[in-house]
Amino acid sequence: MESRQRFECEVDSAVRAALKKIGSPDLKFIKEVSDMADLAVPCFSFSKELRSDPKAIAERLAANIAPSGLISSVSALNGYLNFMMDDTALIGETLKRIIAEGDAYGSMPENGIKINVEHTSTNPTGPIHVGRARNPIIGDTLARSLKRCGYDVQTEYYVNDVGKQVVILTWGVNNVPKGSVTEEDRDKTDHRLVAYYREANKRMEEDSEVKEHIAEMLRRFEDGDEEVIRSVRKTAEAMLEGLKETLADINVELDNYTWESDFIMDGSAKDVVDRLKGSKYAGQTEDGAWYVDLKDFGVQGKNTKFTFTRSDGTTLYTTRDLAYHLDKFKRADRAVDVLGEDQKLGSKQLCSALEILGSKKVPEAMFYSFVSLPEGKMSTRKGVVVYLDDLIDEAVSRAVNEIRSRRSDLSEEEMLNIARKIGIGAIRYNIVRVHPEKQFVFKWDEALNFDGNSGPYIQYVHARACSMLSKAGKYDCCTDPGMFTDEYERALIKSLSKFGRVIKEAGEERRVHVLPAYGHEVAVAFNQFYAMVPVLASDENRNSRLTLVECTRTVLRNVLDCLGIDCPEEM
RNA sequence: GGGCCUGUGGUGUAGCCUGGAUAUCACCGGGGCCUCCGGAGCCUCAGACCCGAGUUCGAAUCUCGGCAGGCCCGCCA
Repeated sequence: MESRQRFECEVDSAVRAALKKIGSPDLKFIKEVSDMADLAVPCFSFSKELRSDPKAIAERLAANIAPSGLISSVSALNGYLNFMMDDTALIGETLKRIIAEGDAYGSMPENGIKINVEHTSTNPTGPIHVGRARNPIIGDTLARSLKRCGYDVQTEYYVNDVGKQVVILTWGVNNVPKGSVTEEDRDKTDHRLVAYYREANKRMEEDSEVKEHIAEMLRRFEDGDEEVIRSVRKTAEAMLEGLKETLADINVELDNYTWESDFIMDGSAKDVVDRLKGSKYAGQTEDGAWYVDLKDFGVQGKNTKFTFTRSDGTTLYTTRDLAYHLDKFKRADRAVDVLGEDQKLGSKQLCSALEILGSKKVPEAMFYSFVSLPEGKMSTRKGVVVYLDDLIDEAVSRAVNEIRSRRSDLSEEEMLNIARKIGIGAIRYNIVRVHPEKQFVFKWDEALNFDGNSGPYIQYVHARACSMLSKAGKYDCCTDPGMFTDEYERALIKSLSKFGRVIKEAGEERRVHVLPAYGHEVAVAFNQFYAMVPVLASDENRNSRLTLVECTRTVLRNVLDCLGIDCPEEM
């Protein structure tokens, strides 16, 4: 058992013994962590039973507990019984583990559970804009956290290559002459192709012949015309290449790409239709469209009907999504979908329909609110949009300027290489640091913040630690708790000891925003230690302090890795 | 009309699920700190729980009612 847990047990029995001594052995109490003590027991609830003031009770209890074991002190304050922990054991234990486990520190052993994390899945009709950028960043961070929690994680992008939008795009790419649109000034397929998508939309509105042509393509698509389906898929694939480049730039790589059209081609969407038709919740409108009524499943609103075929019998997006999730559960024990908040109802309907289909498993959804601009909602069509690629460029160029102003010794190539890591670090940190369900207004100066609560702040601490260690050269590792007597050393080690709990919260509870906060906490603790405690200049404490620097570097690397942020050794 | 989410210093945010002491962190503003391991740093001061009821010894946290913003209620994807 780790010392923290042992401490809690000791406090538990000490309080019980004290309550017994004052004659009320059956009183229930709670323990809480606070700023004032390592563990505190509020005494207010004892007041009624003991007919006494909580302050007096706390003092009486404190008088009946003597420090022993891991309890280094007991005191009463404001009606609380406060316990301080002797952290000697914690210090030794933490440092030894970090040294022994290295990159794996904070990770749990493999648990054999296969978990599928679906994220991003943006429509392949244009470049990723920052309104959608939360999805890959949250999804990738979650996947990395779950890996450290011991899961066998597969990440997956569901490519929507079915429906009107991609058909319009395909029509544009195949029919709009190359010279007649101005392609965006960026050599990437997504930026090149989006011009044809815009032009196709425009022509469709202005020209009824074009509109009819696109409608015809859509009809053929839905009839299962392989030529059309293949052609659409080809365009979607080309577009996806560009999206993948952007994702790779922010350190996001997905394991699988699953195509929506596959569920039409292989007949599994049809199977879903047949099985739903047989359920007792199924019904048909006058026009012949099929639905299941979900009012018994807690779905609310004026319409509880969940339609799964058109009147002509063809399948809908949601029908294919059902087939897709049934397929997912053949491949994984659990599934997490990272979705925009507009999918909340759809996700609930999906789960209900899966239950009707007899699926024992249902995906766990994680929602995020959209990112908007100060001037309002983003819209590719209106040109009110900031592309993720532009944000990346801006972040990198600002980082280059920062580096140039303080490092004249580096080559242009070295500067650019480091700047990419800093710029991406700033972007990913800034986006993942806020609670996903909170509305997010994109502001350039916040996204490009390199100070204080930022990715580069943590990267800077890491670089500092690297610099110290390389200056130090060889040293003897020392984890003897007796050597760490300074308050800044102890505070830093305490922070390092929390990493395992943070990973668990980020993964198991899907609270990924605790990771940047934790990284920042460790970085602050290090900077304070750094400012107050000499390391290289110290004689008797040199080895122990270098060990602490090394351990901090390891933990920072692990946190940053979990956040998908690179850690350059210099910057 | 109904449902879900959000509201915390000037700004942005944590805490809310699981009620507890002096409400977190950062930016901005005021004042300090490099003969010393990297000043993208450190120290310090100032400043906030949307409104109203209720539950409770105790509410930013739970309940109800308002107000404000976002999202949803398609034979779209």
